Amino acid sequence: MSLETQESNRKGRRVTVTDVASAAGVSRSTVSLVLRDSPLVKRETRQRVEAAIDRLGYVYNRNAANLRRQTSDMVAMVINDLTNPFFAELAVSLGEALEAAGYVSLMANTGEDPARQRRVMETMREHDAAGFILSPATGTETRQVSAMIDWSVPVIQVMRWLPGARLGAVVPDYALGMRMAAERLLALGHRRIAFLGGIEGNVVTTERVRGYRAALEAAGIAVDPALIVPAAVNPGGGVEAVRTALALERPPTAALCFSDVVAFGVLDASAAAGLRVGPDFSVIGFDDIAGARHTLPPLTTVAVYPQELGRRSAAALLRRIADPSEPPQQEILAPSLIVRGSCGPAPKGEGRQ
Amino acid sequence: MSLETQESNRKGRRVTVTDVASAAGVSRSTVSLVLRDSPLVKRETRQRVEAAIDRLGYVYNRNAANLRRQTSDMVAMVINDLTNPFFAELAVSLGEALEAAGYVSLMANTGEDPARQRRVMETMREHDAAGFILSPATGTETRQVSAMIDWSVPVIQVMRWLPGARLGAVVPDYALGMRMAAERLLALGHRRIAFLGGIEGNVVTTERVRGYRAALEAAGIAVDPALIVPAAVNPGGGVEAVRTALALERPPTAALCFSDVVAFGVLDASAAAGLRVGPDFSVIGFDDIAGARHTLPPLTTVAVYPQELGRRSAAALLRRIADPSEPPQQEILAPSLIVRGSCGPAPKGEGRQ
DNA sequence: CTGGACTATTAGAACGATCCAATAACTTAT
DNA sequence: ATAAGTTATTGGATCGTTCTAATAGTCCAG
Repeated sequence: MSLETQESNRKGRRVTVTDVASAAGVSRSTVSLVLRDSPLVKRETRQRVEAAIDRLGYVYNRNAANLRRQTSDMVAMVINDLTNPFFAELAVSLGEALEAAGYVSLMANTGEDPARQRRVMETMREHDAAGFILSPATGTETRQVSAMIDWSVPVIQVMRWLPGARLGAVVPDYALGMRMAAERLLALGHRRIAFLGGIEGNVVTTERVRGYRAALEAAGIAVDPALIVPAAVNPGGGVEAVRTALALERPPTAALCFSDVVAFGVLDASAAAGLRVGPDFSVIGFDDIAGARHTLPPLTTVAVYPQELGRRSAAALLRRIADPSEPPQQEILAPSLIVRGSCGPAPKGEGRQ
Repeated sequence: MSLETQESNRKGRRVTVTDVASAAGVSRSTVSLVLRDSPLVKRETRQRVEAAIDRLGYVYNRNAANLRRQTSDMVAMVINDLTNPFFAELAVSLGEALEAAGYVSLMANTGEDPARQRRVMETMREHDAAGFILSPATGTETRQVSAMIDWSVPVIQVMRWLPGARLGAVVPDYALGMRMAAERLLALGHRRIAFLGGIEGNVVTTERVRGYRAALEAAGIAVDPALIVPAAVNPGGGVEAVRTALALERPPTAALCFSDVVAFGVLDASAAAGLRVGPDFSVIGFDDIAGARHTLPPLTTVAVYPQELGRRSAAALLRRIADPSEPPQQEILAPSLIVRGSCGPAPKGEGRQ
């Protein structure tokens, strides 16, 4: 009989509630009630229906159900760069939280391409996504995403945000994190501290630089613009930036890096330049990705807890789906400084100016 | 009028083809033809309909269309561990290829949990996924996934495979990769070579060990079981495994690691044990993840090209969706050895036994 | 001016579920 | 015995689209 069923599956169309109903000798409505285990159905009837479901190999069709019920159990995740381990971890924790709430995730990596981002968001909207979690691609115009407010689809931004968009956001306090890192270096006696990497104009870069500036200014140190060296957010950018900084007339004794991956390049290039990282040159990263503890020396960095960011942004989205009238909120999470071995006291003779 | 539209969106229900039709003074059918730009529609009519679409802010409903057409434009990606940068890269390339073919990706991370894997696959099937790309969680029973053949849903396994499942697969040639790595060490004069990390019983581990054994045997060296040290596939496992190996009466002079992340731990622990990796102790990883070139020394490893695996498996799935009768194939991709700085000649006095 | 070959449009029945109001089958109360 | 109240079940309309077959309308040939 199993074979027969299989046979009929193959040649015929898919098994539907109607098939189950006639096999169990009840109406479609009753089968539907059983599927959503309503207490209205008599125990005996339920068993008969369940037997038919097994026998026929019936598969529930959520798309049809969602269409009729005017609901959606899909959430869209649109991430700028999943190959960055930090975002990967974020995505995983997001997926977990959404899954626990009964949602299934439509996911897309935009690779920092705003045009592609636009396309995938359009498609996902056509798939009737109940809401979006968005880590916007660099270069996204606020206008493009703001349009989604008019679509009346909830959107929560995570990690990054579009200035002026009236959308919820869950982000780390980048300025505070950088400030903590800078203060650590200041406490070690460093006075010439570089800021390496990051794209100029990008909100996240602006925020991080702001924290750096704030710490220096609070310590009564003038910010030397030459020590702020923007560069691509990858090891190559780090290499380039640290070379530029070390070639200055008065080179830095320490560097804050835009992120850990930038720091990787900085570590490599510093060592290649003959500097021992720690004793000769101090380096701090940002993100605390898994690799950060395995560099030589292990990288001091700022942790921003992607799992927590994922949970919080999932929760925020679910709240907005439940009550779309609730005004958009911004949650700002405090980071923490993870001290490892890549920092040391400022070398003598250069400590004080 | 834009405001008015928005207003009506908010209070009323969603805008449908019917609304567009009456706004444009045509029938639903005509609107439908316009949406799929059929050449049957007169140019003037098309323009009128398109104007109405813009004016009303109509959004196409793919779920409804798929229901009616008995098709699906969603593909399910079920991955064991997205936080592993290797799999993240794979997922990204898969997503790209599927997107290019007009599919949207349902994605789930199973975190190596077969029960969770089962749940998400069930849900995705209820969403009418056209096919699955599966990197099975460790511990998955072949039986569970084989059931999907009866569902007649195409499944392509990637990176890992379930022995005995009659399903397509796209995987690297692990045995060959390990063999190449081992041969490199043999050429450098090493005779006591350890194999560190990997879960015993796991197909992938078995394959990698097989390559290791094959190389040693071809060189006429007996395999010492004590030198094969299974351990968790993370840096901690590497630390543990190399400690065990170095504590042997006759310790190894070189190690093949199950993967790069295992190798990270091995590098740390070797350095901590006072060994200079390269001159004193040779280490080779597997995967060539991004971090591998930034270790100290840079890690010699086996590259298996996740982007290529992603493209190939996406293509394989699309082929099977197009023609489900085609018998399942297995594609096995050759890896290559990436030589960096973590290997050196066998130390004198220990080279020959 | 009837028939055939077009072109452009359309009504109505699907797709697979759920919702609503109605009904049937039983109790229980009066 | 009838009304009222439960409990369990059901037919039919509906969600937003597409498909099929039919219908107008136009043009030309015979």
